[in-house]
Amino acid sequence: MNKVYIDKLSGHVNKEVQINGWLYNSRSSGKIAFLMVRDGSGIIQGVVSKSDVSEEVFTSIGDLTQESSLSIIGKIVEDSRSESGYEMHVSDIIIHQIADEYPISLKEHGTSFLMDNRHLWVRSKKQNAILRIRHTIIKACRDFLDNNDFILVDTPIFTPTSCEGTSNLFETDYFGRVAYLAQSGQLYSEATAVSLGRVYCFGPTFRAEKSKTRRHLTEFWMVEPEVAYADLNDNMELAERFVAYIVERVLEIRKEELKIIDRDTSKLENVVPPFPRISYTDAVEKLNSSGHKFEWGDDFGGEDETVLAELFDKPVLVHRYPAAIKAFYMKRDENDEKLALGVDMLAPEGYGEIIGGGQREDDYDTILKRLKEHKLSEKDFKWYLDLRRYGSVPHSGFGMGIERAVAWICGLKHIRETIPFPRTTHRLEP
RNA sequence: UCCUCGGUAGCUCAAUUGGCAGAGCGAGUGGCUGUUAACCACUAGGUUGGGGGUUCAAGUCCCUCCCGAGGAGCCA
Repeated sequence: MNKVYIDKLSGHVNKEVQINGWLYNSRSSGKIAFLMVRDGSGIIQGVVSKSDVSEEVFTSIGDLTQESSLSIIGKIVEDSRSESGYEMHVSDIIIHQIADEYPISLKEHGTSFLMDNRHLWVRSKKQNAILRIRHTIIKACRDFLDNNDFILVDTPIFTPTSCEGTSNLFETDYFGRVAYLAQSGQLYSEATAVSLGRVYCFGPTFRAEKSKTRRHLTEFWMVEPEVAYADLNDNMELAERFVAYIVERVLEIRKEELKIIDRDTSKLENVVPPFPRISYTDAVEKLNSSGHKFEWGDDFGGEDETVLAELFDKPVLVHRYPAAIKAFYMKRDENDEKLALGVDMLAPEGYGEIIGGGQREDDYDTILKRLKEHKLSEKDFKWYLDLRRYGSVPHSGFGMGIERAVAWICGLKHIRETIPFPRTTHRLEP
């Protein structure tokens, strides 16, 4: 028997095939039964008429529970009465396992309950669609960078020191020494960028901050390109081409999935370069003149970011932040030493910062001074300082949080639905 | 860590001033040949998050602990 996936059914109309899947829902009316079967690629309605199957098979339908694993065999036909336009006239059913009473019904559930059952929740239509879009976003990140001659260089997860010396990191015992789970691969990418010119790392990142908001996870994935001989402007140009490409790919490949999750795509279609660019100082002015009080020198909070982003209809690049609120490795603006050549990209619709990056300090004496100002150990950063001793060049890069990008592109209220098994302050299971 | 809100059947929720613990869905049984979260009838299902207190009487009021959600700070 020809085994097919549901998303490939159009090539099998009027043919006898086998579909392997799970029972999504069923309805029966005495002498006819409708089995909604999902196989991961889609959902098909199997129509079982009592007169078309053996009595044994028809009786067995009564035993089927939601999420029971089964194969249905029969002829694929076009029928407008089926939601997908296709249905199967079932001639035989193979039952693999009768599922226990399934906790997730097709009715409403609370998030807490769904999160406790995340291992099952991923089977549902919307979660399935989100995971497909996430896949496409990740693939688009890789495709864009690969097609632009970036080399993927993985960076370590165990690190001896914190990258920026600011965030709380997860500590772990490393054969009697303390090691930290990486909060960024950037410092290492700065080393490999000098080897390979254009590089990126793509991996999990860990932050031990007890953040309790819809934008935070303790474990998340980040893609971080780093380019030698690139200044802040090159960096901003790269960031906007990168994000525009990702959105374009999702709109192209995941139309169906965006429909399933009710995403208004008109706002995504707008995401085409060039993106607006605005300095931190101008942004502060705009906030104040729009009636939102903000003091120069403070970092933007979630609310400030939302107000700012709402002034534009596409992602906005905010650059040249006060150096005092940025990491030690940021290069200062030669026109104003108070400013750092950093850039953040704020997504529209209140999704906040999806990209953070900038030009790195490349002068040995200056970065040594910054290390001391931030009370970081020169010894710990010896290898990093070496990069400024042997062939130092202007270089820049940024990091994009995958889950924040997924939340924005999918229009999700909460970041926890963007990753298969979210890790938050209060959740380590499942 | 701080602020706010919440925890009642497997799930989603109701329960008037402190006065008999309820519904829908799911589950079980029966019915129905075109259903679209199918429908109709019946049945089972409860230590109201834990502990303590006030009261003739507590899901409801008080204390305390636990768990969760939203927000702040921090950040992608």
